[in-house]
Amino acid sequence: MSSSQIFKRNLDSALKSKGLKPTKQRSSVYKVILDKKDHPTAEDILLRVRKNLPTISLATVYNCLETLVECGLVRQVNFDRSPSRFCPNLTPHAHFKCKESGNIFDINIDANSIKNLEAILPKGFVAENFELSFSGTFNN
Amino acid sequence: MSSSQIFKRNLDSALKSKGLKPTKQRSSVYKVILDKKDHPTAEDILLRVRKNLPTISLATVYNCLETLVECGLVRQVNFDRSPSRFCPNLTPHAHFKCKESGNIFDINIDANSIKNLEAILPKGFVAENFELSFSGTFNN
DNA sequence: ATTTATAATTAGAATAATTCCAAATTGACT
DNA sequence: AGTCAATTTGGAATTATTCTAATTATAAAT
Repeated sequence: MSSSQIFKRNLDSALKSKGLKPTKQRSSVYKVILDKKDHPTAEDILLRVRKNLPTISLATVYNCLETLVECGLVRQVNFDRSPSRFCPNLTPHAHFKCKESGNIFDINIDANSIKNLEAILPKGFVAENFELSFSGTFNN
Repeated sequence: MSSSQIFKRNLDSALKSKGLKPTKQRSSVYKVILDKKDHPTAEDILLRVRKNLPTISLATVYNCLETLVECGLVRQVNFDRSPSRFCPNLTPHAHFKCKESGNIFDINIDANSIKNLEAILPKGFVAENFELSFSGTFNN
């Protein structure tokens, strides 16, 4: 089975389990996010998807992204108030934004560090999610 | 010397060191942020400042906030893409947003945990800032 | 104290990202 | 094939924020 079939199965079963329908828009949006793991904005995604689906609208891209996030297939990443970016890396990780290049990097967090992180919460706080983002410079 | 004199001195000297002028708008905005440490939005701050300065404009609140952030007197806190919030707590700390109440809490991070945090960055990454935010529920 | 120069404030317009809306289309199930 | 609900669509609306150009305030120099 080709890798494109595998991703489509994952998507379709995730959608089905939430009572949502598979559409070509949803699979195209998902595909471009998987194809180039570079944290694109909705606008970036629109341009890439339009290569295959020239009439897709921006509203649909937003709708599809919302669905994919709800299904847990992609993560939404926010840096300050700049446009949201989307990321297919589902493992817990941090982000680093380079002030010089504007690039965003995934930073792996080992299991122990995740424990440490959650341990800073005082009694009574139950976290469902966390976001850790650095900004600075990356060289080489 | 009263505490309001102390805060005004801090503000004025921070402004002066950047070649900026002390104004009643800047000191009112700073004062309301110090008075109630609850992470208000620009809009919240506008309403509070208008009690003393009824004609201040929203644009000025934004200008003042930008200045205060530049001077390192307040921190800007972003949760996803909701309106920015402002915080007088300058010590490194994380934030926790309760999904039920909407409240935002400061979470202290001890020196050791900060070290651990920064240690997750691979070689070549030099962080100037980090933001760590949790969301979940807080009870009691 | 006035003048001067520069910085800050103001109201309202503009922008940017995102969401909403109502009509048209599509997909799933009989 | 026909029905019903979900999805897509283009455009309008919304929200937070920034910009603009005119007015006002502050600091420094006379």
